Amino acid sequence: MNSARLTGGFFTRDVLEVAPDLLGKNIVVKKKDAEARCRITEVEAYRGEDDLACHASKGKTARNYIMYEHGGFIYVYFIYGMYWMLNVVTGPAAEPQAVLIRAVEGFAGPGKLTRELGIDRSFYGENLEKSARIWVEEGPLQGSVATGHRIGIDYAGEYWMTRPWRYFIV
DNA sequence: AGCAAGATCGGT
DNA sequence: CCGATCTTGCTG
Repeated sequence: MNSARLTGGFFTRDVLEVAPDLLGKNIVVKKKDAEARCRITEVEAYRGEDDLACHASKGKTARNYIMYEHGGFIYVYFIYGMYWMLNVVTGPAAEPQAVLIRAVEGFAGPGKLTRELGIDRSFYGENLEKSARIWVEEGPLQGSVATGHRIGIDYAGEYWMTRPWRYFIV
């Protein structure tokens, strides 16, 4: 039925491979009777406990434990008192990595796209390979991939702040 | 129990 | 540039 749905093998690779590969793919969210299907246009990679910008930099907590699972799960968290951030867990188990979805076609901004798609806490831990309400579908990459530094993580220090781990379509 | 900070956004 | 708004994790 959903032959184009991406499966586990896509997500269990290193986050620095998965993040750019997600560009052009479609995030699908089922709402009531309709399906919202949006092309991913901008993402950021967060990679392991060494990465001071990654939520796992201080070890496993009640908030981030899903990042320690193998790739393919959804990690959502609430920030600034009003926005939900949508992330895709990547890599093998016990290596905390995730891709933040920063923009999709039509909705630029990680807080705005979750509001539009209706993503909230209830999506925490959803399995993209099996979930009936959220998954990722194959899609062509139109344009080329550009990189840049990650946004809003100045607290992580010069080195991590300047990793070119934001990827977007131009 | 209290507090400071935050992977944002929209209005000055 | 600044405030909104509240969960989380750390400190005591």
